[in-house]
Amino acid sequence: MNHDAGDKLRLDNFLPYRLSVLSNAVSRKIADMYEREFDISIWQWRILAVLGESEGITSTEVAARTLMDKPAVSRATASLIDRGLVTRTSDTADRRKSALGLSTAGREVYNAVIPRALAYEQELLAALSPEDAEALHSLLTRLAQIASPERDLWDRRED
Amino acid sequence: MNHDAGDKLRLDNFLPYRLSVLSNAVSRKIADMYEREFDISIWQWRILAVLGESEGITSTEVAARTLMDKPAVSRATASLIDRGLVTRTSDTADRRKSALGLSTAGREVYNAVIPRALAYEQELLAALSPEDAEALHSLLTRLAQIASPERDLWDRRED
DNA sequence: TTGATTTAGTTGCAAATGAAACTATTATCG
DNA sequence: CGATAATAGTTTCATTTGCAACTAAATCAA
Repeated sequence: MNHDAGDKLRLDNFLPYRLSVLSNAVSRKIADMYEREFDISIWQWRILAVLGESEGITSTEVAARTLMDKPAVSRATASLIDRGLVTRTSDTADRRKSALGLSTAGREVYNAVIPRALAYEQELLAALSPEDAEALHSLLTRLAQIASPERDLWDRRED
Repeated sequence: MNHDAGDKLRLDNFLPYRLSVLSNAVSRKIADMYEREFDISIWQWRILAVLGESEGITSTEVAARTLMDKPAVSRATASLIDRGLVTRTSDTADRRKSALGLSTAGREVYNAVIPRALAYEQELLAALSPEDAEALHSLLTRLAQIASPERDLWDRRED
């Protein structure tokens, strides 16, 4: 039981608060690392991450997969293109669209970030047994389904 | 195992990403509820929550307990005082400090918000067995200790 | 006691965010 | 076809945020 009686609430035990605080602490730390070591923001990193998995997707696809909104993708992509990490190839069939991809430099950054990102994740998970890590995974998935049932936040079926 | 090989990373399975997405979804939903039903922000709510538990604490204490920074507390408190939900009594011994507390109206809002907040938390936890909820609690605590060891985010010892 | 340091809290400001408006292009339907 | 609606993506703008600088008061140390 997280709370005592029916009508008491201790902020420290309140799930939305705990999630917010933990997520902020983690985000802050990892953002500092990305910034310091690679000079990219979390949003830029998310875009590199999905482009690393799937070359040639559109900005709208990126937004869907990173759960960023369109303006955020537009801005982060623009600066990645400026820095020569991402390429944009406009679609000849539908000229509203364009395919995004990693440049050679972008692929290099991607390859360099991955192990650091995984290492940080491992640092967090090191506190947990493999069974606990698996349990956490499952718990977060179930919570996400409740918090955002319409949107199916992750564990996307095959694309 | 969350990831496949040593050097692959699927954003959907990446813990910092998952925490961020889940926390944002939860925060968004609960912020909408606070706003719609009580016309308060999450930060105002946090302040009411700690003042409801401990009357007469200072702004610095509030900041420590809500993990908000001082300017955020200052601003949110100012608007709560404007609305007559919070009282400020300046300390006669040390005139830099002042004691914050809930006004009668503030206590009423506090009493009204509590059950709604708990109901939303229950909505989330309803997906989980009591053992799972307990496990989640423990997992989040352990992660917080890793993510922010210096700061001891919650489960504060007795005050 | 008085000058330097620390602490409480507020204000200012620059950057980040998010919603809505906008442009350009394609699709739909009479 | 030609007008209307829908879609991709960008830009604008108001709000929020977080940090640094600031004011006021108290403490410390000579």
